[in-house]
Amino acid sequence: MTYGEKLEALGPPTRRAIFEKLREGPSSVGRLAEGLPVSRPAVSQHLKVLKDAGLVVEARRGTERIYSLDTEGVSALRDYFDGFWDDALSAYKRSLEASDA
Amino acid sequence: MTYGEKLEALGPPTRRAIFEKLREGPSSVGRLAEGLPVSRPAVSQHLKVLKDAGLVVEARRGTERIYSLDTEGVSALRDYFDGFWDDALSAYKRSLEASDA
DNA sequence: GCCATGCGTAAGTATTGACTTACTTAAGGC
DNA sequence: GCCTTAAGTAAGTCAATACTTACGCATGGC
Repeated sequence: MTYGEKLEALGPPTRRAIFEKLREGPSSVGRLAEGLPVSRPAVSQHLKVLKDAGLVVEARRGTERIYSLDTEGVSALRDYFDGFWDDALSAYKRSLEASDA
Repeated sequence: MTYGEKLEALGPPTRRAIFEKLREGPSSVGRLAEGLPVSRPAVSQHLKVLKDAGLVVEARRGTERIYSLDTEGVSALRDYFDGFWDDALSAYKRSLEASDA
C-alpha cells in the first residue's frame, strides 16, 4: 500500500493498460480481458497486484467480480508527485544560490 | 518521454531509489552509487533510463556528471494522475447514477 | 605527454516475473 | 442436484532485465 508498491504495480505495460481501462469505469474481469492481447488468467493476476497495491477495489455481483479504481490510491500517487515537485524546486533553488555564492 | 515510459522507469526499486535521492538535490554518479547496494555502472545504466524517460537531466562539470530531477517530467506525472483522478470520479458518479436508476 | 579520476559501454549471467494451460472454486438458473 | 458461467489458483516456461566485471573514453592537473 506504499507508493513504492503502487509505482511498481504500474510499471508493466499490460498492467498499466488494465489500470487505464478502469479509468472509463468499473468492469468485470472478462470484459477487461476481451480488449487485451493476454489471457483472462493473466488479467486476474495483474488485478491481484493492483488490488494489493491499493490501486483498485473489488466488488462481487453474482458470479462476476467488478473491479474499480481505488480513488484513494490514485490520489495518493498524485500527492506523492506533488510533494516531489516542491522538493525538487527547493533543491534547485538551494543549488542555484550555492553556485551564485 | 510519454508517461508510460516514465512509469515504467520508476518501477524497479533501485531506480526509484536513485530518483528519490535526487529529491534532495543534484548529485554526481559516484556519490549516488555510494549510498546504494549496487555498483557504479549499474547506477549509470539506471540514470540512462531515467534520462531517456525525461525524469532527470545531465550536466557536465569537469570529469563529473551531475544529475538532477527534470521538473517538467515530474510535474507531467503529477498531471497525469490528476487527470486520472477526475476521470475516475466522473466514472463513479455515472455508475452510481446508473445503479440508482 | 602522462597519469589519475569519473563515467559510460560491452558482454555475459542469473534472477525475476509475465504469460500460458489445466484445474478448482463459487454463484446462479433450471 | 446438476449444469453453466465467471473467475481465482497452480505449475511450468520463456523472455526481459537488473546486475556483475572488464574495458574504453573524456577531462583535468602536473
